[in-house]
Amino acid sequence: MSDVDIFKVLADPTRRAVLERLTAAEMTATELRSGFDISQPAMSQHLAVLREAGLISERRDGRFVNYRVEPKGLAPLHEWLARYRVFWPDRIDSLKDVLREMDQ
Amino acid sequence: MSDVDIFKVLADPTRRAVLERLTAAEMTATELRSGFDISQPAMSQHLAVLREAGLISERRDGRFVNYRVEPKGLAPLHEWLARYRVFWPDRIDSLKDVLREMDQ
DNA sequence: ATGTCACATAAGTATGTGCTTATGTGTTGG
DNA sequence: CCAACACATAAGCACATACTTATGTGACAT
Repeated sequence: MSDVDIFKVLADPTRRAVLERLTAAEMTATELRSGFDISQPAMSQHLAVLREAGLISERRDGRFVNYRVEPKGLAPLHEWLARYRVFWPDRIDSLKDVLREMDQ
Repeated sequence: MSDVDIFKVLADPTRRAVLERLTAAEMTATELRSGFDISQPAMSQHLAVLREAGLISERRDGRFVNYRVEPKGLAPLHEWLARYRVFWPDRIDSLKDVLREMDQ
């Protein structure tokens, strides 16, 4: 809810990879850590940044915390991009394809 | 053309502001500098980063260099976002509005 | 030709960012 | 209870990044 810079949040490749993994399934921090070669505190810090940006949300389950993607957090990025899509005739068709897909 | 990280390029607010000003009109580095409270080399460095990311292009005119937005450079960002738009039913309508606008 | 202009590049510096180790907090199982 | 566990927070460090001043390069005007 604060004025975090979503571009800076997404500028980190690890955080983008975390988001991508979370699209597949809800996960705990420990589960996320596997395959990342990163310490537990580092992951915890990344998750905090993503949460403060509204990109993920957490659901406590005992001593576990399950994280999931919060796609609405990407709205600012979407709105920013929309301003430039006006100058972007080449890609309208592929955009339409996306919408057609979603309509089904 | 190299593998620059477009998120890191756009993570800088000054560079995003430069892009925004360039959507209004083609401009020289000096023209861009007005209103930015930034040194000439700083602006030059930002423009170099934007150019290397394919987000702007330049057209030499004597000792002036006119810069313009290269919206195609935003394609990687668009493609990245598209992956998450699937999880994003709320905003389809506004997206359709954008397309309807562009069709006219 | 030469000084000025528009811009690029070099080099140094300050601050930001992401990592680490160490420790804190709350939860669970034996 | 208390030891192990899952995660958060603190503090310090290494490196990246954005800035500065200084200087270089090429074009124009006189």
